[in-house]
Amino acid sequence: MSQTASIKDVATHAKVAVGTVSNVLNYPDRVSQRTKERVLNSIAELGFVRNDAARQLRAGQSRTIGLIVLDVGNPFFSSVARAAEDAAAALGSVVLVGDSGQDASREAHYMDLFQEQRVQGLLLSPVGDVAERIRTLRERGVPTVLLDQLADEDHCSSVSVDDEGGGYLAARHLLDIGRRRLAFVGSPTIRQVAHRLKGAQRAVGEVEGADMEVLDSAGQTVLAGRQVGNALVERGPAGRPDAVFCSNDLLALGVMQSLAMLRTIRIPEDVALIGYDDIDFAISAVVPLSSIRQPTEALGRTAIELLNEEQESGGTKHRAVVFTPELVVRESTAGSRS
Amino acid sequence: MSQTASIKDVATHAKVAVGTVSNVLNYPDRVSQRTKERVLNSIAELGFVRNDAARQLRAGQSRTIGLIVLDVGNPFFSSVARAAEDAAAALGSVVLVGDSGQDASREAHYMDLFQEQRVQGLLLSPVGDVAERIRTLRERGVPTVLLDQLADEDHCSSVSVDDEGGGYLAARHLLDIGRRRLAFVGSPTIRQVAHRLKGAQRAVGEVEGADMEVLDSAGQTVLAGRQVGNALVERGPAGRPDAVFCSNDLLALGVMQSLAMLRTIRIPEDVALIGYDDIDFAISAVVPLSSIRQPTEALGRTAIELLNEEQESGGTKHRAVVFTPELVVRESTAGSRS
DNA sequence: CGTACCAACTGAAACGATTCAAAGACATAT
DNA sequence: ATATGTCTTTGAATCGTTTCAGTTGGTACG
Repeated sequence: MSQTASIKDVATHAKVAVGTVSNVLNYPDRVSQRTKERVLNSIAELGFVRNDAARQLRAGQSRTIGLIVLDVGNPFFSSVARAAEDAAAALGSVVLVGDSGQDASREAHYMDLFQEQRVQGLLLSPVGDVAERIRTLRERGVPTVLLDQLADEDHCSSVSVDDEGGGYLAARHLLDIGRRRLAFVGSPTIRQVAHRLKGAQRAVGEVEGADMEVLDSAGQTVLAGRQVGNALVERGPAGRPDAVFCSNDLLALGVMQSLAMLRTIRIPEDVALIGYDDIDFAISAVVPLSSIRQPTEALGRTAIELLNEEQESGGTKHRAVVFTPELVVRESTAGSRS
Repeated sequence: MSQTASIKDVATHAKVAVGTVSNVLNYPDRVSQRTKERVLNSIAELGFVRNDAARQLRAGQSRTIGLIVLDVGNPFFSSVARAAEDAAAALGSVVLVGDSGQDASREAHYMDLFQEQRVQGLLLSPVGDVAERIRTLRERGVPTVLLDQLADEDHCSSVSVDDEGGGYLAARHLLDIGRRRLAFVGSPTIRQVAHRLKGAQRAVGEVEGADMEVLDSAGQTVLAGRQVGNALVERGPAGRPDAVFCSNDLLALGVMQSLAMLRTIRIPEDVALIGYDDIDFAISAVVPLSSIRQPTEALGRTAIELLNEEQESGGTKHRAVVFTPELVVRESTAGSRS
């Protein structure tokens, strides 16, 4: 029926030139009160809605920012995404969220997609090695900010949290409450996880007689955690660590589920457990979960800020912001045993 | 520097007409092997990337589907969103997710935005009264499928879960384990919540001597739940209900946190607690949470299917799919007291 | 009265893809 | 040699905006 009215239809209806209609929309001050009213009436009458594709084509750039995360189901990322959306909205932009699911090919797919959309910029929590890709993107006018991963400052901007420091904090805490046989659970192929592991190893190295084994998990989800937990249960009391540090809270909750299933293993008495991210659900776990808190809102907000700086500088100036994580102690690591 | 090469640049570089380049991209069979190779080489050499805005402008429609949810932070919605994304990807479309935060104006904002983008279609979990709006959208060629809310079939397609049935299931279960003083927690201004409440009231009406009070929560989050929980704690044992039905799991987890803080209230002995949605975290709660499970993947997948049907029928045929929820019993409502 | 200036408005030219009628090239049949 | 058909390629027209040089009409000033 009416399908969609174009700016030309509005112009005809209001008996003005198309340029005038465009001005009403974009530079209201350039238009006299009388004509403005006439045009606005016609717009309402015809139900005109701007065609963003046409505007974008002419403008050469969209009002869209691409965001690629490792897992939207992870509250850490959804929290960062929300903060980024809010910050972008304040600047009149929209954030498009893509989920790479820690898969390099899906990541590449979204990068292609965003490039086709000529996004204003890209926020990326990378899986694979993207340095080269980011360079070409910048050459083509798409600034990129690395999210949750430190970047070389003269190469690319980034917002991250000190993962090694966080790892150290977590392990140090487990050692402080008297544990000596630690286990680290995570997928060290993910850079953030590798850093957390490194920090934890440093803490372990500082304490005589302490050691830590590394349990590679298949993914970073509750399910993956449950699998690791089951493996631990099967080992029997003698072979089990007395403290477990999981590289994120989902894993930790999964491990906790498995351990708690066997009523004989007590948390924290037999096994202390600490996670990472401090998601909302950590506090309401079977045993409230100790964790490392990351400033998610600040991450999202700052990422947008840096993107803005990149745009304004034409992609020449880069800045790397690093936030400091914070230890949150709850029951899962309460008290000391010794 | 190179900024972005256009199809025209590629044509010049490969010494062919622009139409040929377009054909290589869209109808490879129409082009001879030799020219195809030449063109593909030029594309690679110039680093050409299709401009989606231009394509869309010409095509009149985008390959984008809009999805507006009440809260992306809620695992229920993020799970539905992910399923929808996967289903859309299989059809070569992308899903754009907007978060209304249960705010009618933000909802309207996203609807405007998506309309400007000329999305293929809209999946909407509505806050306000959108019937009129949906009608105009369809007139303009944007089919809409209601998500998580039943629609009048000769008006609009929808995918939903039988909320009243779910509410009945939950309350009936509380009554079955011997509870008589129920409380319902939620914001009945949200339609889904109102239906769950209605179902619960039906169940209560069937049992002699049972009653249920309604506690209005400010929102549907863990935080809102904690507030309600604190209020319950302050009442003292005599004034407290012996069973609480929360309209979603986030609320239930919040209530649980508050109640568990006071070590004197035992779950389920003193207060039985049941949530709704069966999110992943329900099982790992302090006291594993009973809940009503909704088939989130099926919801997301079916929503995309229905959208497709709408498109193919030109928005004339509508279908309303209703799924049946399922009771999941865990410790928070275990055993009987009487 | 002539000149300058200003605000308001006009309308054609981009933007970069897709589409499609038409032309070209070549082989086969008559 | 001509006609017919198939396969490939061409390039202008189109989509709906924004932009910008240029026109119009009116007011102010000397």
